[in-house]
Amino acid sequence: MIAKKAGVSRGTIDRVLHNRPNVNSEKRQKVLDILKEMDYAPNFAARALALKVKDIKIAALLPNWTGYFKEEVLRGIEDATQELRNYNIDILLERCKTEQPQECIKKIDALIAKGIRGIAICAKDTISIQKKLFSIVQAGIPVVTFNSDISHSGRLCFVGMDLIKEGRIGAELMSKILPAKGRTLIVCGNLEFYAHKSRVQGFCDRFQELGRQPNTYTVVETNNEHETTRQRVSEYLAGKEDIKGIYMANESVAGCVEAIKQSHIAKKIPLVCHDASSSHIDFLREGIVDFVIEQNMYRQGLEPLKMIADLLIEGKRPEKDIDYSRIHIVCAENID
Amino acid sequence: MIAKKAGVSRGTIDRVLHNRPNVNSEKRQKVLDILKEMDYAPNFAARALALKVKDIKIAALLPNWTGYFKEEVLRGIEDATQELRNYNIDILLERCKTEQPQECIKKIDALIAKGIRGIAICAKDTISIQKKLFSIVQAGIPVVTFNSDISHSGRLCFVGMDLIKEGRIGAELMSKILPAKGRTLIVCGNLEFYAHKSRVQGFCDRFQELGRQPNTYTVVETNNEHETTRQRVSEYLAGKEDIKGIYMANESVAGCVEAIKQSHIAKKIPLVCHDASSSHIDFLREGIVDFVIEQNMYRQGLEPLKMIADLLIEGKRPEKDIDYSRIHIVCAENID
DNA sequence: TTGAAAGCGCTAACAG
DNA sequence: CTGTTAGCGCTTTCAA
Repeated sequence: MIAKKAGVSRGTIDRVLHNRPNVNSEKRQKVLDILKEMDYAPNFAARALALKVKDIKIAALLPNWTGYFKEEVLRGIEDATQELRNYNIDILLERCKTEQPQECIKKIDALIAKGIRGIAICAKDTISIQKKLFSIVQAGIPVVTFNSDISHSGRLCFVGMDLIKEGRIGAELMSKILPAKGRTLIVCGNLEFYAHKSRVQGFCDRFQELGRQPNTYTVVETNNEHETTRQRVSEYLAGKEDIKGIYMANESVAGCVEAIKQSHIAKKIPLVCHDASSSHIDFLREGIVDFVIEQNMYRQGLEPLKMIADLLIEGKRPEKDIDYSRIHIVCAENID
Repeated sequence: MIAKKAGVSRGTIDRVLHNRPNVNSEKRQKVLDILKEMDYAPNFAARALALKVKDIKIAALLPNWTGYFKEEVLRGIEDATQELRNYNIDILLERCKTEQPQECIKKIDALIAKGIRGIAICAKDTISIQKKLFSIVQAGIPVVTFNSDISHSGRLCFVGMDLIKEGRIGAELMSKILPAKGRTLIVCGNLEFYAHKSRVQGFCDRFQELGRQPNTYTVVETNNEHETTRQRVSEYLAGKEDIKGIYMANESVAGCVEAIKQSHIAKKIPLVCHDASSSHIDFLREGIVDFVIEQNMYRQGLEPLKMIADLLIEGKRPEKDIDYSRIHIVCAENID
């Protein structure tokens, strides 16, 4: 704080730095000049230390996920918890057991009752949940959604992936590894799922840009069920449509792989899927899946909590109200 | 520091935390127990603040790079500089103008004379440079190499990429987009270059694992020269070998692209290359390059300096003596 | 072998 | 509107 030698006190410097009111505008300008001159840079460690607050609680509310999604998001939340401990911020983690909006709303109410000052949430985009979130935002509690957005909720930010882009990448990869003439099977869980619909749409968009006619691919819905997927894919592989490649927009990759193995087709079938779960990675190693398009679930656990903390501690809002993370392409040789 | 309530003073706690001597072993155990019980976690901000040192200088020494490599590494160094300012650490940046080891050695001497306490360096792996580095390491100045390692230098760590793996990824991608029967051209600058040799080796290894016979590919050296590359590639494309795909292990991708455009071949030629420079990215967008395998040059500027700082400030050595970064695959749809 | 105290740069609360 | 002051948690130094 040598800058203070410039005539004014430490406190005034601080007010200028933070654009706070109650500073004579001449002095403000003078301080700004001097700061620039000695190109002042704040010490983040010192700031963090001084900003320590008293026992703030932030909530993280998850759907009834299992497996890969759950693990990765929890890892992110855990790291956020560790990092925010330094600020005396506690993370309250809650997970829904069902898919019912009512359960979710109850959990939100319970968290509010515990005095949380912000919430990171992934839940269904239903009207009841929208309204609940909107009301707590009105009450001054910031909300950040992740993985799938919730409309009309007044949330501060959405942290997730660009589903359309994910689908486009799928088409780009598929088109490269597919013969010029060949039929592609596009498997999704349910086109009423926003996520699956978007991926399929992105896929088809890019596929057509790349010169693949709409009559060269077929979309099939399998409800995210292993057995349904196995059956439908088997039918297509045995059928007359001569499937040359399969794009899996959903999670039932294992069902699809089973169908392929049972079909005893001599030629390897190009197969592109999403999400780097350990079973998908195994399929890569095995050589049956060509590419996995990876969304960073870890980040989706970490960032929302950090955003809320930033807002609470420093009043800093995220730059954009949608935060897409970089999408990675994984093949058998760049697993890690 | 509530832990101190446990009978002993703050100082003793600190000695225990850092495994320092001069602590009664009963007390040490007691403190350890209490720490565990209240699962103590250190506050990094506070530690950083207290550890501020007085005007340490660290050097970063670069080869005579231009363009993409230079820019990205400089960006990393710049960020390290900002981050380390908080610790009163200054980064002295030097760049060689020639490729002569003598120039490099002179620069090292000059930096030593300026009182640097560590050095991050990318230079040729010559005996003269090895010896020079070894002598300064002996003198207690830590050395971290990046991008290309320097053997027998006694360096603390090497930060770079796994060249063999990069080549293997190239083969994996190429094999997927190549027809079953087809000849591949492998272009490198010079097989005496460690980097190019390793990539080519990794490529060939994986290519053979994937069932591509050695007589289905041809390796050609073009000295990293645009015009030589253009000519040689043109010859091969016009020749009788019927080239179906090209793997560029070196930087002369523009020369190769020119040759392809001039060849007026109707069918798109599968093309895989390295390093996400802006011109390579343009080729992706244009659709002439299929995949770019990206090494994170930014990280190679950032990490070495942070490692040296960690050692100097906290005595913390890197966990491994080689630090490979994750390798990304870039196609036209996941540029960013 | 231990305890006590100063200070790292910054913020917030209070006093003028 | 401005200056002063008391810490934030930790390390280090000096004294006991």
